[in-house]
Parts: sequence; C-alpha cells; structure tokens
Amino acid sequence: MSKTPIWKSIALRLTSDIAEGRYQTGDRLPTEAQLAATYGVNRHTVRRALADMSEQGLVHARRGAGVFVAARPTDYPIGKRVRYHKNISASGKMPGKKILALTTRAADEAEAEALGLDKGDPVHVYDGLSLADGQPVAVFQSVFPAARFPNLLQTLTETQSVTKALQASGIADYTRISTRLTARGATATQALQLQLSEGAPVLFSVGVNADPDGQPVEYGRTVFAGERVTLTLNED
Amino acid sequence: MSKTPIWKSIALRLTSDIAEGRYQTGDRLPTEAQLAATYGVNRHTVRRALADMSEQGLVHARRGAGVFVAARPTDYPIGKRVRYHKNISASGKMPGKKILALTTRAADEAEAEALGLDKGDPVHVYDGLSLADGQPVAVFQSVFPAARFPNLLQTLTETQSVTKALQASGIADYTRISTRLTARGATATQALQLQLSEGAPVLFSVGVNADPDGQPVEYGRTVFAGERVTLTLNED
DNA sequence: GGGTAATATTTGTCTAGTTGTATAGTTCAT
DNA sequence: ATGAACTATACAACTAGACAAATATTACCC
Repeated sequence: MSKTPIWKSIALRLTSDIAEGRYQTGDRLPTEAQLAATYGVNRHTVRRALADMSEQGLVHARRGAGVFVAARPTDYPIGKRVRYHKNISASGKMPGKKILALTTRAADEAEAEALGLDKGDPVHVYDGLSLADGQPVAVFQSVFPAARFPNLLQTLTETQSVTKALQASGIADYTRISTRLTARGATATQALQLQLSEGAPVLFSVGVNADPDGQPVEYGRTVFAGERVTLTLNED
Repeated sequence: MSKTPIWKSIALRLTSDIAEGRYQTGDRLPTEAQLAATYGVNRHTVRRALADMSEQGLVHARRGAGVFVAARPTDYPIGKRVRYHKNISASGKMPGKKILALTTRAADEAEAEALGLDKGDPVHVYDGLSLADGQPVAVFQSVFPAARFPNLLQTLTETQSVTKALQASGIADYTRISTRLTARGATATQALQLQLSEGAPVLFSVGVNADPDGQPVEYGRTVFAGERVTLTLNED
C-alpha cells in the first residue's frame, strides 16, 4: 500500500510543520530520540529523514546541540548561484556582521611585513563573521597596528564598522593596495563557522588596505564559502 | 564528512599561532570562553584542544589566571608556499601552454550574452592547459566570435598565442572588462587534467576581454589548481 | 601608602543530554 | 540471491549548565 518509505513520510511531515510555521527559523526541533518515540520508529529512521531535509537545506544539525530550522530554505536550484555576487570592494560592507573576538597580540612575520612593523609588535585583531540573509558567507581576521590606533578596539565595539572605527582614528579613507587569492579546502573550524563540510572549497583572500598616503593600516585575511560567494572584479 | 575532530583543528590553529609568533613564550592566550566564542564551539571543546597542547608541553594553564605559552613547537611543519603567483590580468598569458583542442561550434546562452551574439551563433573555442615548470596550473577555455575572426583558429595554431592571433585579426590590444571568481571542487575531468584529486579546491574564473572600442572579443573560463596558484590583484 | 576584605575572573571538575558513526541483525519485495 | 528499509546497540564527539578552586582586581579602611 504505502510505496513511500517511513523516513520519507516523516521528512514530509516535518517539512510541512516547518512550512506551516509550527517550527520557525532558528528553532530547535525535538531531539532525534523524542521524534523516534513520537513516530514509534528507530532513531536511525528519523536520522534518515533529517539527513534528507538537511541535504535540501531545510534544517541544520549541530552535534551535541540539536537540529535547527535553517535560516534560508532557498534550495530551489533556480537562480541559486546568480544571487550571491558580492563585489570584492564591498567585502567590508556585507549586509550582516558578527564580531567573534577583539584581541591584541604580537604580529607574526607576514603581518609585520605587510603593515611595516617589526615581528612581535603589538597588533589589534578583529575576528568576525560575515553574514548574508542570516547565512554565514565568510570568516575574516583584520589586523591593525596597535601603536597607531590605540583606541581602535573600543570604537570597533561601538560602531561595528571598520570604516567608521578608522575614521574615528583619523583615517578618512583607505584603499586596497594588494590582494592575493587562492582556493583551498575548509578546515574543520572554518567548516563549522561557515556551515560547510570539511574540505569544501573556499576562497582564501589576503589583502592590505592603506590610507591615502600609502601607509598600510589593515592586513586582512578572509575565507569565503565558495558555494555561496562569487567575487566580481570591476575596473572602476 | 568531517573527519577531523573540531578540537584537533582548534589545537592546530593555536599551535600555528604560537609557531608563527602571534603568541610568544610567556604570553597569555585568550580565555577559554573567548576562544570558544571565536570558534563558535563549547568551552569544553576548547579545553580538549588546550589539553592536547598542554600534553605536548606547548602551553601551561594556571587555574584562575589563564593559559600561557610555555614553548614553541619543535616539529611544526612550515606552511608550504604556493609556488606560482600570477596577476589576474596575465592569467591568459602564462609561460607554458598546451593546446588541447581548437573547435568551432554554436554559442550557448552565457557565451552569446557575454560576446553580444545570439544563442547558436558560431564561435571558435580554444581549449588549453597552462603549465609552469612542466606542471599543469590551469585549464582554460576561450571563446571567440567566429564571424568576426574567421581565420583565428589557423593563426592560433601557428602562433600559439591568443594575443598574436588577435593582432593578426586586427585587434591591436584588448583589456579585461569583467571577471568573476569563486572556489569550487574539481570535477573528474578537471582533476585529471590538473593532476589533482576529484573535489580538490580550484579557483574558477569567468572573464570577458574587449577591444579598445569596448567590443567583447573573448569570453574565457579558467580553472586554476588551488594548491598551486595564487592570483594577485595589484594596483601597480 | 599599605594591608585587607569583597568581588569578579578564570580554570578545573562533574553530571547530563544530544548528534555522529560504526557494527550487526531482521524483514521484505523484486 | 540481492539490496533496500528498518531495528538494535554501543561508543565517540560535542553541547549545556552548574559549581568549586585558584587567581586577579577593586574598594575600602587605617
């Protein structure tokens, strides 16, 4: 009679629950064990249903935490790739941003050379996450010379904007003087932060921004989720 | 798919932070709570990473005080350098090149739009492989409007150079008018051509070149081996 | 200024719960 | 026979929260 497997009917049921708003985006679903009990099936059967929904981007599971309704249910393939064109010049102006950490530490060799410092000089570090429509698209780390911008971390906390924080420190404008790009596989932590699987292709960018006098003010490293971002380079 | 435990990935990251001097001997690391926040994990996961590093004698924790750098890692593998840095504008002018195929066929939709043609119009297609030191670095496909360059394939065969072939067709110079970049996983054929494993991260580039009048003359797609190439965007 | 108590931080430990993965076995349709 | 669907069990990896113990910071009194 029932040609459809149990797991599929469970997936359909949960999908309609989400569609009808019984579970809202960001909500945690009942645990796999609870779902298994309510539907009277084994936990693995529930897991297969959830795996199916996860592939469609409807839910997102975090080990130890639970299964959550995904932020964007837009998996429908039409126009999926075209929508996420982010200009590299706007990579500092993406819709949403989340501060992960603001610290001060010693500069490594690459940072020192890029910023015109000595290795070991103190630098401010801004670790953050770039979001678009609630989905993480990039993790970045911006490094600034601490000696030149003593109050940067405080203004960064207040303004949440690198541009404004630098303005408050007397930098009216700054421009990109160099960028290097390559493709890599996501590390486990990057994969977690970007909600990808380990080894998924990511775009790795290293760049330096300088003030109008050509003095470097920011050394930035960014990891873009390859499947969600396309960088466009324009000539103007 | 995440084969590496998260705590190990965090331990690796912190170890490299120490190895590269970002945290020096005697420095205090960020608190466990801060590290947990930056990596988006639970404090216990950070603790496991730190426990691993502590066993190796890299760090030393003092209850109530913090975690301090004890020593520098002795056997930390120095990050392998990517060998080829190429400017994006020169990506079509790389040293070694190998012609894989020269064909004429009908334009698909994307090609037609980029070149200002109608879908189905004839185009010349140059499939090639870029080499450096005998190693494949990129596979590319250049598409030219056949109506405008009737003899292009022949001159391409003779000169092996896109620039010279276009010059022979009356294009003294051409410039890049748009480029889009993203990271992807290598397909089976790309992996074979670039001597990578399937799914290895590759840098995918789509660009259009135009003559001085702004008329598009070439629509190019390039797939760079992520582990062998770094693209450089320079203002100088 | 200096010492001391109160408060806040920070690491250490414990318990409990949840998802990820592996192995093995049963049922059933084709 | 074979494979798909499902059950059963066990353990690893990670989260969550709470509290204790050691340390650092601050406030206050003399």
